[in-house]
Amino acid sequence: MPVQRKPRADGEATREAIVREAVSLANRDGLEGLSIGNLAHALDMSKSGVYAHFGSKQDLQLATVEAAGRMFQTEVIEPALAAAPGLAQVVAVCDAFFDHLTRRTFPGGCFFAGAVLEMGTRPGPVKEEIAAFQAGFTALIRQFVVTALDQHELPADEDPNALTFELNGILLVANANFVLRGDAGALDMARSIVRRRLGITTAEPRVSR
Amino acid sequence: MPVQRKPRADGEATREAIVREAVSLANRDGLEGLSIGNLAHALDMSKSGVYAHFGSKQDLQLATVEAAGRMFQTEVIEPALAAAPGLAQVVAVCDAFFDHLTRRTFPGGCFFAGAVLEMGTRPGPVKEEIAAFQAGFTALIRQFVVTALDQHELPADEDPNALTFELNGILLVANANFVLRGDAGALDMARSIVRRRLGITTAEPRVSR
DNA sequence: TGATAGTACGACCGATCGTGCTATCTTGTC
DNA sequence: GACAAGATAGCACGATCGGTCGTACTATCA
Repeated sequence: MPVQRKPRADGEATREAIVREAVSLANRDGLEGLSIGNLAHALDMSKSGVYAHFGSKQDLQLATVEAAGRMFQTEVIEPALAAAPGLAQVVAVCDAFFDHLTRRTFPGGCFFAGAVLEMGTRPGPVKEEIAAFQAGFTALIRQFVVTALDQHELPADEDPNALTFELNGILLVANANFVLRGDAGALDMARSIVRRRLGITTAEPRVSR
Repeated sequence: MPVQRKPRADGEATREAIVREAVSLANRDGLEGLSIGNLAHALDMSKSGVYAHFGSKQDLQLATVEAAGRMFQTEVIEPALAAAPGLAQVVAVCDAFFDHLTRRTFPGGCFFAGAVLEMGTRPGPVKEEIAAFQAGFTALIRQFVVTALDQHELPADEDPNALTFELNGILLVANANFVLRGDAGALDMARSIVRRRLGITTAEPRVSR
């Protein structure tokens, strides 16, 4: 039984760089369109050098989805968690989503919005990982909504599942419009719709950054 | 000046068959993932036999998008146009969209929802055609909304652009959930949300087919 | 200081990609 | 029925695909 050895520090750094680039490429070309050759070229590495870090293309895809999830976590979820629990947090998570679109961390729009549609018809561990992340994000929004309900910041007869569904839809349509037309106005409209839907009256929607 | 000759009947028939299959394949694999080889194999034809009908892959993609648009027209738009103008038509277009998902004409979910995210970062005539179709569909919904407003079936202060945006979002999130989980319950929820959003009180959402 | 295992490389595999060219049928027109 | 044009197949091309070698180099640990 051979003992496990720690991966080397330089190797981990390269792997990190590879995965970061992979997220960007997969965001533009899709997880299937992501190719080892392109990835290697973008990193000035050899194909086999890249490939050595992952046993298969599927492993690369899994690592890419995982990395995209971590990026989404820091870009969207953590800012939202920093907000005050309740209705403010529901608004915060939507705004954080719109902000991360504006910031163009993912040049092809929300990574998971694209990945869901691409991998929806391709059963396997990659699809499962995407589905799990999507379910987690939906559950998070729902939890924010429930807290807002508990604090009586929303009508008592509001269905948290339905409201979560609607908010998710606003995020998706804002993403689609922004990707297709690069129109930040779609994000402004989405922001104001979120507020109106939640019963928040604002003179003008706050534009962050 | 050579006289124009009618294209042969069998040629047009095969081209039609090719394009129909191309829509199905592109719906699963994306417009970039669509390959001449796969297409030829699915049709029991040679690659060159397929390719002869289109001067390039981009031409094939354009023909595919166009065909998908015609299918969407008959599957969603025409049923909606058959409804009575006004609020009923707004509901009808949403229901027609959900119905065409249930019918699984597009096995990978709404063709254009996927195509928008895939081609959003790929400027060119294919993206333009997709954007044009999407804009047309949005304009159609908006027109239905405006008519409903004219007929005082919606609050007078309702913003047609915002409502169209919201409805589009509900269609998109229903599509995404249905593609990812094959869950028809998402469509039921979407139907009831549409009705509640439009101020329609129903004991139970009608399930067509 | 060696021994070892983690990196990374270049060469190469069979398969498939999009795209031509040519030959051979098939069809429509005179 | 001849003939031109359309339709399809066969074949080949350069490029790229995911993946596998063998082989250096080097960071780490005993």
